[in-house]
Amino acid sequence: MFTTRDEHSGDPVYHKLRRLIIEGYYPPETRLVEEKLAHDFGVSRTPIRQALARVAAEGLIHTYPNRGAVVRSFTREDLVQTFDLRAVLEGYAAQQAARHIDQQQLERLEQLASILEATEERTFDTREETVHFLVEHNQHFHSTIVSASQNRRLSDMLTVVVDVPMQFRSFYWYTDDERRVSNFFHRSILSALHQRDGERARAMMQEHIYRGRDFLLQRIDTSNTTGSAQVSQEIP
Amino acid sequence: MFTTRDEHSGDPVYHKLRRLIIEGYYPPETRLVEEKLAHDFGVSRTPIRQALARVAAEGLIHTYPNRGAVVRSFTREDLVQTFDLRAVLEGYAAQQAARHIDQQQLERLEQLASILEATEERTFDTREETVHFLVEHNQHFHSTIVSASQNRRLSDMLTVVVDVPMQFRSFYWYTDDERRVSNFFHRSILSALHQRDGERARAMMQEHIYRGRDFLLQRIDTSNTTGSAQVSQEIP
DNA sequence: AATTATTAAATTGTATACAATATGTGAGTT
DNA sequence: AACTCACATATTGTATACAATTTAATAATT
Repeated sequence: MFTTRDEHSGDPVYHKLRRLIIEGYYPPETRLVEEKLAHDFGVSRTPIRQALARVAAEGLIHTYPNRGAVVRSFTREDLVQTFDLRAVLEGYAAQQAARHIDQQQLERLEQLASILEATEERTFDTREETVHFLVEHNQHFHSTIVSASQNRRLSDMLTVVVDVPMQFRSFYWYTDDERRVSNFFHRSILSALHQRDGERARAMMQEHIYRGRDFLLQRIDTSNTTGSAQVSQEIP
Repeated sequence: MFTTRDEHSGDPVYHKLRRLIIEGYYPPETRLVEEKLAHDFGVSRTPIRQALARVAAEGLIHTYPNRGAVVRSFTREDLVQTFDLRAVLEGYAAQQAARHIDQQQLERLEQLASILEATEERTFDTREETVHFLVEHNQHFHSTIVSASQNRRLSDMLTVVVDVPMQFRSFYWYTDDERRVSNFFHRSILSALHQRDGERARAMMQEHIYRGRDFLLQRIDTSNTTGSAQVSQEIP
């Protein structure tokens, strides 16, 4: 009895809405009118409201009683706080992973690190394709470590904290330098995990994320003179 | 435009359901049938479903597609993981609070610490009353520090992580010894915050929470011989 | 012309009816 | 007695209708 868990299957409307927000189809500050969404999705308002409640609980949108929902926008400070939180959580995940990770997971990490390194000399047709490829494999690398931490609640929290700034996907990875630094830390983390050195794994993971944060901020600052004003999701 | 935020006001059904689960009125493993809840709450199924979605997102219940929801139960391991996560997050909150806390908040903490200390020699009518009083003021102490960290997302996560094991409120604080240890750490944290020593505040907060965790586990282990089996919410 | 009051439109919140799915029961078969 | 299938029941998922609330548009007043 009760074999299928909720997290994975079910509610295609929720997943679609979530994806569209994260990918920037509904940009920050967009008002999400239920009937319009219902029309767009080809369903009635009922499942839409259900999905909105879940998305709101994740913090992707803000809801105001009797006044509807808007896609959340990020100030520079919001982004800093989110990344710092991610550093703390994922650092802890790496630390715990050092204790629990198994051989198969280590091998997968090796493989992913190699793939990402190989991409340094590889060129894709479009820049977007490159970003997509890198985000994909990078996420896989991180989620492997998180799942190796064997803390379910931690995993749930991280999916939220990691996915939210994905609205800024377009800002990720341009320079080869950034990729090299990123790959360097992947190897450092992997080495620490091999040695079962939790403290080192934590430190390297945190630094890795701080670097990512700073690259992103740097790019935002140079493309947006107002600094602390809200940030849009367009490519500079 | 858009003055009222969602987090505070709105959806009394959600808040009521949440409270009833946390306080143990609906014990773990209870099936939450929508129509029954609708009848109990005196509303239709529509707002009930809405509330269930939010509560599910917080992790208080599990939902199974087409099969409904059950109140989440905790294994011993679940509790350990939740407390460890809380230690990490709240430790970070204390660290950040050392940078941002203002005079007024420090005074409030002083006051709360004093109140809790004074309770060492005070006796209430019922044991339940005592627990309620202590939980209340202790939560206030912690939430003050969390809000002083000035990280909104962190606050949101902590309300989830802190509230969830509240199903075990009945297990909290019996011995005077535990209270003394708890008060000792409150003073240590406060001292670190006064000195703006983030690292020390973090360390003391983490240790404080680990002690709380161990007290709780000890009590569970002595009242439940099966150890890793699921834990009910009754008083031992 | 600016401000307030009134009314209309748009949108969310709730209740109800029905469809889809899962669970339970009992007859029939081996 | 154990198993399978059909049917009845219970419960969730969705659509629709209407009530409540907010937002806007318009008229009235100073």
